[in-house]
Amino acid sequence: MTVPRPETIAAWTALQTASRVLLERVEGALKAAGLPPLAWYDALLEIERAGADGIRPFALKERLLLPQYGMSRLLDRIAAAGLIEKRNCAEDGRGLLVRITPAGRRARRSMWPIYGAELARQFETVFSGEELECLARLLWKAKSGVSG
Amino acid sequence: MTVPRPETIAAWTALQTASRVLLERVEGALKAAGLPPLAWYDALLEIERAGADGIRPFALKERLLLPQYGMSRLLDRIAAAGLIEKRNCAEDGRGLLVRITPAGRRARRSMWPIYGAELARQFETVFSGEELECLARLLWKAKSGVSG
DNA sequence: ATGATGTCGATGCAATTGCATTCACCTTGG
DNA sequence: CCAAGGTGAATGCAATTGCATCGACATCAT
Repeated sequence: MTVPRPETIAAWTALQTASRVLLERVEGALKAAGLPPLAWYDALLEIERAGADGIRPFALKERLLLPQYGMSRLLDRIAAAGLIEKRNCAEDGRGLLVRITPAGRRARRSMWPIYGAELARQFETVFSGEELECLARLLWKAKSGVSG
Repeated sequence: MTVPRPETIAAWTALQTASRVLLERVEGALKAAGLPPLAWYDALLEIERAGADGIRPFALKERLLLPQYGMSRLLDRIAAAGLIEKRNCAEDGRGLLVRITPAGRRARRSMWPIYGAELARQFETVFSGEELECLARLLWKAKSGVSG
């Protein structure tokens, strides 16, 4: 069992710090605009992409990296706000199909200008296109990493 | 404000995903070993570094990027476990000084082999030293970014 | 068919987090 | 000194998260 090198610690610390700081800025921008949290955006986007057929919660939870109960409750809240609807699944009696509603579409669209602008602000005033690609490539590798 | 370029979205997505996946692996390793969560390690490390004088919660919260109430409660829990002790601050009647206890030192030390090994595993089997440095440099810049 | 096993989703309960407020004390300007 | 305003820390209460479990249905092997 070896101990990490200093560069590893630096990369890990920078990763956690940057991720949290930027996330906070993005969430802050949404909240300041009176909009729902980021998780709602991600969920709405995936659900919207799934189209009229809807999507199953178990599929959604894998894309959004949420635990099963987390997904279940997130969908509860979004549905309670009228942004999605849950329907019984014909092919599998255990399951649901989740679809976006018109209000859900509007909500997602109203979030994007704020969200997107904040992303552009955080990344594009700081990095060149090459740097962005390099960053994305390295981070992707980190995620896929050992087990990938 | 404009909408972000595709590279920006890729970098942002990769950042959030990588950060969460790796964090989960590290927390998982600690939990699997029956050890306290990562936040305890970070806090214990800073408190231990502060030495016999102790450190003030308001200073700690800035290093660990926690909100004031989050820090207050984290310290409550760590103190309840006997790993730190809180003392009144002589120079400022409002404040505390937090010091590590022998048990706290032992706890931190017992976490490091697991934590460090997991870091080494996640980063050093995937990246070269140069990649690690590049990653750290870019991430640091991202954090400092717009406002820094 | 049927019983064993596996998967999907919900939920009770405990722990944690977020928000707003409070209390105590410090600092500063008269 | 005193009032006004600022800062350090705690906390009541609501919302969210984590954990374990459950109920319903599907699947698979016999």
